Amino acid sequence: MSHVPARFDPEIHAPVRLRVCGALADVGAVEFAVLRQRLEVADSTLSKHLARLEAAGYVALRKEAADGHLRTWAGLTPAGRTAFAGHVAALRQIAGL
Amino acid sequence: MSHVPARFDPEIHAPVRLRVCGALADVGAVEFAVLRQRLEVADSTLSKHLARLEAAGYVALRKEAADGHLRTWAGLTPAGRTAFAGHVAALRQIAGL
DNA sequence: TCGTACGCTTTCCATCATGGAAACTGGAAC
DNA sequence: GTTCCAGTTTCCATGATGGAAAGCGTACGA
Repeated sequence: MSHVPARFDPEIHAPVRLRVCGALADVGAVEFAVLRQRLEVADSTLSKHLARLEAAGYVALRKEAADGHLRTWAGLTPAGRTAFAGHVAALRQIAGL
Repeated sequence: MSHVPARFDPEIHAPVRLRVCGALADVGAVEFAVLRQRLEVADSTLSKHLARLEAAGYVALRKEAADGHLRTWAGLTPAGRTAFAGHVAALRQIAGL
């Protein structure tokens, strides 16, 4: 966690998206299905939130062929990492940490 | 910040309410007007969010006579402090802090 | 080549959240 | 009574949310 200016980001703050970012923060990428199980949301819900993070430029989705089928991997983009770090910094300010 | 089990609380998570709790966390109480200026929201907005936190049992509102008029002071209840601490703990888990 | 399965996407829908403007209310001062 | 003050409540328009169900492209299997 390097130094990033605190910047509250509503696009990240929504519970599901916050958890998505949190889950992606310390790894390169995670499979759609794995993420879905962790967050315990419906396919459609995760798909929509990922699409939104992708539209914001925070998440990169990549389809990779795996045993015959396409699996979707999601990972934070550099911008996504910065935004998430900034948002966490903002949360810290708010919480007084 | 003592040890409180992490517990994500949607009632606290909303940006305005999160900031209200953050602002009240380290003090006994804050005047309505002061809070409103800090958060930069309309009277109605703050009033509604405070009412909601009060309904949740997290905030206590107290009207105090001051130079002829009633001023409203808002402060966290013990339950509110616990809930806020729990929510912050949950955020920490999510952010991986 | 047709049928089926898989892995998401998109649509549909009902519910709730949000925030400001404007109207309203209760108590105090004149 | 009237006015002022400090919030409160109503109104309203916009958008978020999430799951079910239907849709879609790709990959086999017969």
